[in-house]
Amino acid sequence: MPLIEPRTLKGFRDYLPEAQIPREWLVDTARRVYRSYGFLPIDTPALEYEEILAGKGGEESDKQMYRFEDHGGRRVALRFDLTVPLARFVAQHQHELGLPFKRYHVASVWRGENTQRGRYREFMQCDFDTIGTESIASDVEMVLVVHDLMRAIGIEGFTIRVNNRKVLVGLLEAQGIETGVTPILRALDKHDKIGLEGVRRELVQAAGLTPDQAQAVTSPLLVERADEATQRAPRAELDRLEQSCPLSPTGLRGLTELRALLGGVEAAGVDPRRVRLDLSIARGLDYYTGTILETSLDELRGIGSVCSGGRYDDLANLYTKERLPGIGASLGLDRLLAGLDELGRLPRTRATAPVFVPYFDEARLHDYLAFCAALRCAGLGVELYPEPRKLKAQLQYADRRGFACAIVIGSDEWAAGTCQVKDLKQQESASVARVDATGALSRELLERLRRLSGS
RNA sequence: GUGGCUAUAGCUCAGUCGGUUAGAGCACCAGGUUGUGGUCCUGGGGGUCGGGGGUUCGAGUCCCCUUAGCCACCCCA
Repeated sequence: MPLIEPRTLKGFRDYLPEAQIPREWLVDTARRVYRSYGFLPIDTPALEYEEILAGKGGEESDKQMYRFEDHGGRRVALRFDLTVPLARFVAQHQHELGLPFKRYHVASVWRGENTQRGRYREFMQCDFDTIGTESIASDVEMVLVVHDLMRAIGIEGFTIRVNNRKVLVGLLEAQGIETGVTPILRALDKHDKIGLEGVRRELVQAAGLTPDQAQAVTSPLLVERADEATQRAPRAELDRLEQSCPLSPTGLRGLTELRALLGGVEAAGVDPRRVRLDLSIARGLDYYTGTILETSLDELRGIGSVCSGGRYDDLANLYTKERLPGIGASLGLDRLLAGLDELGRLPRTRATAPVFVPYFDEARLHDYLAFCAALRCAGLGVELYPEPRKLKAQLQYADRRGFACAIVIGSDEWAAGTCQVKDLKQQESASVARVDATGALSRELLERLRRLSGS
């Protein structure tokens, strides 16, 4: 019989323990931070009616969306982000949820685009959003969550860049530009990559602006970057922007919102140097209307944004007549993992339990099982080797898996009521009492194990 | 979706001008006397040389197609 070649689809990946352990750690961390702000967990189906998803994230999303016909002849599609399904979800369950509604959602999404380092066709997003309020407090909170999240992951060198779509729109309106906004925003978004001249060139060539318009639209990029050392930096930039760039009333409203946002973030105690105003970030998704945010790792600017989001006035207007404003951001889990890996910041361990117990004395299986169960009752993670192989091989296994310690109990130890606790990292070994006078695990043993396993 | 580079053992790679039964290191398994782990020694399993077609007496090696990976563009997390 011919064997079937084991393989995975382009852009889809298996996760071996070495990769999945840090992945789960990252997800756990994100969840903990989201919950600390009161966000509630939800889940939605991977597959939706095509009409729910199509046309919601702009043309590009449509092209990348996995779409097909199911067995019942229905047009269906795999979700390409978590925000559009959220809009449907809120429109459908609004009255059960109550507003404002804060949710987080950790799940896979699918995009049929070309693969690259840190970019796949199936990847995980960790979103949080607040629906049903336009208060600037929610905008501030979004920045705070991202800030706390990055620190919880153990990253200190990161920059959250904020902007406001209204400012961009206001700039364009002041130049009499009302349509064809998207290509203009895209060009601005490339400022980091292609520089000021590159942006102007693209504005003229790709977006069809006159050179004068291109000059005016990019003028905010010329506003002198505030000195990083002065704490009031971004707000001074806003003042200069207001004085030097022509803005429509919408643009002025955007400036007011940005001031309120930065003021709130500062009041919450965030180091102002971590939050920078950047008038060039635009975000590709069409639905953003106010605050927008991107987060980059200072040591790895090249991988782009690892966490981004913004405010949308009314994402759910396609599904309900109620007006449902929202704001939220998304952590790009796989991209961030690729970045952390490159920085060597991922834990290397392959073990999930710290304590290893060799199955040494073949006749004592029940005693090993009872001993391990008692350790687990005491709150310790324990793996018992499943076969009574040579001790050498079992210890080698424990060593390679990265266990913190091993507890060797052979016939001598069983008879004496002791055990040998081995510190696998330091290559040290000590014989300690296994049980006390009452037959319970000895305090000495538990204390030693807790110290070795770092819990 | 467009363009460039690549594909040999589980992993990283050698393999000369096209020439005999395709190699190394690491990893894995088994030993180096009965109960002790990152070193060392010995042995073992594992490859239709990504897949298909072509040129040739002969293809891992040359040509075409295809699939996958990497890089850039596009876009984005």
